[in-house]
Amino acid sequence: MRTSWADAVANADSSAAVTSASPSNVATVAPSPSRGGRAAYVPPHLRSRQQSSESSAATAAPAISDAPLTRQPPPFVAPPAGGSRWGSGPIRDPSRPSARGGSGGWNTRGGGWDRREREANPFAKDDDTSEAACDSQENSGINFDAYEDIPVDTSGENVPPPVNTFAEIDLGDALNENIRRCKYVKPTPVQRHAIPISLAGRDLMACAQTGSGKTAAFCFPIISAILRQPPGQRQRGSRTAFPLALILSPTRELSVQIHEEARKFAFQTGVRVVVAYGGAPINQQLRDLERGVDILVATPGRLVDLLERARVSLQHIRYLALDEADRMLDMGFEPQIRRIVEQMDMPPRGQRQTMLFSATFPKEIQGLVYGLLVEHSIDDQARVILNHGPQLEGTRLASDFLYNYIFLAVGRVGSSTDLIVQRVEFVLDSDKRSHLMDLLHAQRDSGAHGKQALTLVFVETKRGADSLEHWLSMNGFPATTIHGDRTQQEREAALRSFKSGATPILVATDVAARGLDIPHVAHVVNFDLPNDIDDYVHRIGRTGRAGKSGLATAFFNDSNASLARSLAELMQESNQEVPQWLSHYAAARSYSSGGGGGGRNRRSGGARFGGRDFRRDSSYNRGGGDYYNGGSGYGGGSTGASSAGPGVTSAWD
DNA sequence: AAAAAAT
Repeated sequence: MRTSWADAVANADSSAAVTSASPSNVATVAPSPSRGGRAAYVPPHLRSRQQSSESSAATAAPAISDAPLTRQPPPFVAPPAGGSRWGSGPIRDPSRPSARGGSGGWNTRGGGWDRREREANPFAKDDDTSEAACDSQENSGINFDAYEDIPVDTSGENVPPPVNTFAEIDLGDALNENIRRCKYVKPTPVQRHAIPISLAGRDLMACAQTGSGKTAAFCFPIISAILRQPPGQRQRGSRTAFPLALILSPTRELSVQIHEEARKFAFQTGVRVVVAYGGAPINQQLRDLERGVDILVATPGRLVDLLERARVSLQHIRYLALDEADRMLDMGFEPQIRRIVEQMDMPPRGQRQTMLFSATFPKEIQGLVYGLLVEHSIDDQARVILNHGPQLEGTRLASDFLYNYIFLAVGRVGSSTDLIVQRVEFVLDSDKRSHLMDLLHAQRDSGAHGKQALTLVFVETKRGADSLEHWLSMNGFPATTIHGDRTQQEREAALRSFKSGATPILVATDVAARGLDIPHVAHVVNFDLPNDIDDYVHRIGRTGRAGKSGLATAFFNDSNASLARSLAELMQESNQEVPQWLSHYAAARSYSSGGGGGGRNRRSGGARFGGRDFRRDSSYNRGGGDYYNGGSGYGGGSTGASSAGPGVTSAWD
């Protein structure tokens, strides 16, 4: 008790006016917000502060009314010449200490004595590694040919047209310079469409294939918009940070990665990006926040902690981005996300701009729930029904968070690219290890210089990851592992070691399935297949990135029978060779899991795909009785929705 | 049944 974080806060705060910080106080349950009156809601941790005349809450309010949030792009306000942070220059902006680099330990010292240090160059890391040339080539060498003829589906009111070049969009000089530094020559398809939509101030639900540049698609417009409409005066001495943008992601490593990218995009713009995630000492993160934050990248748990400590307030949030949005709104995360988005002090939808991004978007999460298609405009009415339906507890509606949004699908949602060669092999559990060994041997023999190409091996359990890693290491294959039972230091060290090639085999649970951009992964092995085809899509998407090719091998046996049908269909759609035995499995399964049959796996069959905006579904107008009508699999997702028909193949199919 | 996410 003595060493609880609450005590630590109390001890650390020299101010006499510190909020009472007993655990019971912070654990206060927020009153349930009424839908209309959210603006008046003051979270418990801010209430006592309002009495102080210099209170953060009190000074914060005018800043918002000075810069009313609008649905239109604000008038352009040029950033102060020469400089940043609205007048003071980048030199004064204390940088993050040069990051936890190769040392492997936490950088807890922080560098408080070095406050005038120049903003650390986020591009420096690229340049001082031997792989710099390689990386540069890679960035400039994005295989845009692979991006030709992609079916693109947009819907919603007044969809802004796509752009063909970055130059067409006025992102501002500083951002353009960073785009040049990143060696991005032209926007990827998702960027071409999403950036103008976002710059127009519209909410967005965007689906695009793995490795197609989603991070930049939501970061560029956020940074650009912040530059155009800088925040009002910052209160000095406040211990509460008021970020303007919040980017949430489902894993810590993904947050770290988004932060690293966002720092590059925001370099010397004066826009400050901070990351906060669990498993790491909170003190450095608190210091970073205290120095000021415009864009906060976070995992949900740590953010809730920071909100409870009143070290972060969401009152000034203008932009909210959920990366891997379907995952964020899935069962495990949804309550936390709802709490952050709906029950703290974030402006409600319509008063902020919200963007959801993912490579997969099950219709359930788009908003099709148990046959009821719910659009936000009729939402309140429908919600009454939903909330009173006994089986409808825990419904997840992405549209809860969106206002008059635009739906964007680049490529067929949830499909994989045929740049990835997918193989499925029937392997009994007892044979998996030796089979993996065979693959690794063959790979090593055929590889250049007898070196092991980077191979990412997915297993089902954390224990299984450890034991396979141990076995591989014992058998002469340098391997490491990443999973949720390892310390955060170990996790990050494992990722570094894998990226550098020191341990060219990484055994991972699903913690590494989504979003991680690891260059040069040649081979993804699904040692244990996931139960959910969407997870499969994300896993194999760790290879074949930026238009490059890759290989994915899956070990299939009886225990994966429930995946057979969706796997076979996915492979067929991606122009992969489907083994006959797999088709048999698929056929044998289809009577029980397909159509309107079992429904045990809510993602089975046609309901999985959000290849199109559910608002356009014809059943939307039929009152929602026949919701399994798309159950014939992929057909439901392609009924004239794409600019290319269902039979048309492309690199993005 | 498992994984992830706060301490």
